[in-house]
Amino acid sequence: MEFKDHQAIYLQIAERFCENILLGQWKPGDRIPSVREMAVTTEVNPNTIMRTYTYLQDQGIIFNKRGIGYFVSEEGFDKTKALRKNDFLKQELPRLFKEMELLGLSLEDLTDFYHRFKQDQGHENQ
Amino acid sequence: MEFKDHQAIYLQIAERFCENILLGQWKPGDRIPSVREMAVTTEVNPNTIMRTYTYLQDQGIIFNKRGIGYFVSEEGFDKTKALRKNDFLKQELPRLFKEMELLGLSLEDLTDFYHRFKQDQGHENQ
Amino acid sequence: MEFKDHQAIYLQIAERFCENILLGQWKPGDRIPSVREMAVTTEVNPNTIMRTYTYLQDQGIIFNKRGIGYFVSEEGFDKTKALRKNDFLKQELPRLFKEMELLGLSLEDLTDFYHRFKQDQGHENQ
Amino acid sequence: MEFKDHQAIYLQIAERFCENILLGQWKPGDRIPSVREMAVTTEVNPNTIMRTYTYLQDQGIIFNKRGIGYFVSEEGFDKTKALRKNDFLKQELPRLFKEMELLGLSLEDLTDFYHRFKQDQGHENQ
DNA sequence: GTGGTCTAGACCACC
DNA sequence: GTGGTCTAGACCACA
Repeated sequence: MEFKDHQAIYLQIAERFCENILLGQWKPGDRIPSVREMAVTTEVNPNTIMRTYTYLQDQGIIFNKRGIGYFVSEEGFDKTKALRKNDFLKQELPRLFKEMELLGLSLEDLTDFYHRFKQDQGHENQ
Repeated sequence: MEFKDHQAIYLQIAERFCENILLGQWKPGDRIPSVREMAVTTEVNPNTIMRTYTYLQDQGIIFNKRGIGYFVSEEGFDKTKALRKNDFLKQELPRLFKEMELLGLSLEDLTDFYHRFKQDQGHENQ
Repeated sequence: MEFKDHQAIYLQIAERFCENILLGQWKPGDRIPSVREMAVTTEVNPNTIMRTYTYLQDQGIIFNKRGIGYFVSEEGFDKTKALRKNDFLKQELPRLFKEMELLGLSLEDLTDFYHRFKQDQGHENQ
Repeated sequence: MEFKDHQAIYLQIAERFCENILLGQWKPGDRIPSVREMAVTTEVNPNTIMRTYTYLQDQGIIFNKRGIGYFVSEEGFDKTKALRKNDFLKQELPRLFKEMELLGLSLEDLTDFYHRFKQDQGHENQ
């Protein structure tokens, strides 16, 4: 697996994990891969995976059954969605709008980009 | 000056510097504050400022006249804009649109948020 | 380790490092000594070594695996050779030939010097 | 006038000055431009020119008549030539030959480059 | 006055 | 253990 330089690896893994939950690939109650499995598939040190899981557990997204493994919690989906939505609205959007101003981009430009993005996505799926 | 925790101070200073260029507060050819001056006004160690300036010089945004100081390069404005615009279009926007999809947000939602943002800005300036 | 006065230490270390790559002592993929190790063996402050490594990384000669260390990049050898060869052909040689003209030296003189140099090298290795 | 970054400006001026002597443009006994004149033509701070002249005077290449100006000394040509020849043989050539070895270049390559250089010079003068 | 380099020592996040 | 950042303070060459 490939990672960006500017963010901690364990957080990048957590982020992808959350995306999988939002996409419905892991549902509440599902058992998720063990630390060791995950470490192998991501080619990352088990300690780093452990940190990801601890982090997700602290957020109430997964929980641990001792000796058995980690599972997506009942509220896992909702919590993930709430957290990311909040971050999106309070952090990302304002930053983005400010950046648009600096670059002199308008709402029209933004909607343009959106349509193009959607178009490109369509082409990829063909 | 105040700084966030999770990003290196020297980079935060560089970023604000670029924003000042984009806002036209420093124009190509202008001499920028000396390392020591900048260190005083930002309440940061001169070494850290030095690092910012070296970083900006590597990017071709500023250049040095020996014994005199640092100056905004002729292409400083264009380079800054190009760099940030490229990052915006190739990195930030795709991330944004993907995140919207994950959260189930539509283009209408986005324009809504934009108008609200603009409104809030207006209130601040009153 | 001993250093000249008129060139920055971190650059002198970088240069020797490149020579070691050209001599095949460090190959692409090899892990190089950690910052602290290198600092001890060269009797130089770790910050200075850090600067060397950052410099080499900017040139694409080495790269970093986080938490593990620095490695010679795949193109490390080729890049080093290309950089130095280019500098040699475009900078050093023309300067040399111009200097020869100024001093009134001919190609025969140059080949003479070369053979003497080779001879001296031979003596040293006996 | 343009200057390289890695060498002090006053030394670069001194070097060009010496080249002018070797090329016979300034002969022993000639009066050379005043500090102020030189400062204007080179677009450099007078202090820097002063430093160049002091440096050349220390080497016995030029001398000062108080209130009149600077002159090329009688031994100016010979001293310049001797100094540069010595530097060439003891410093530059060995460095160059070592670099050739690192890059895997032979004497044949060197003579090749020499002939090409001469050819290029011919074309320029046409 | 300007930048540039280096040291010493500290603290931190991450693997 | 790894790198990375920051501070404090010093020294230097250069313009």
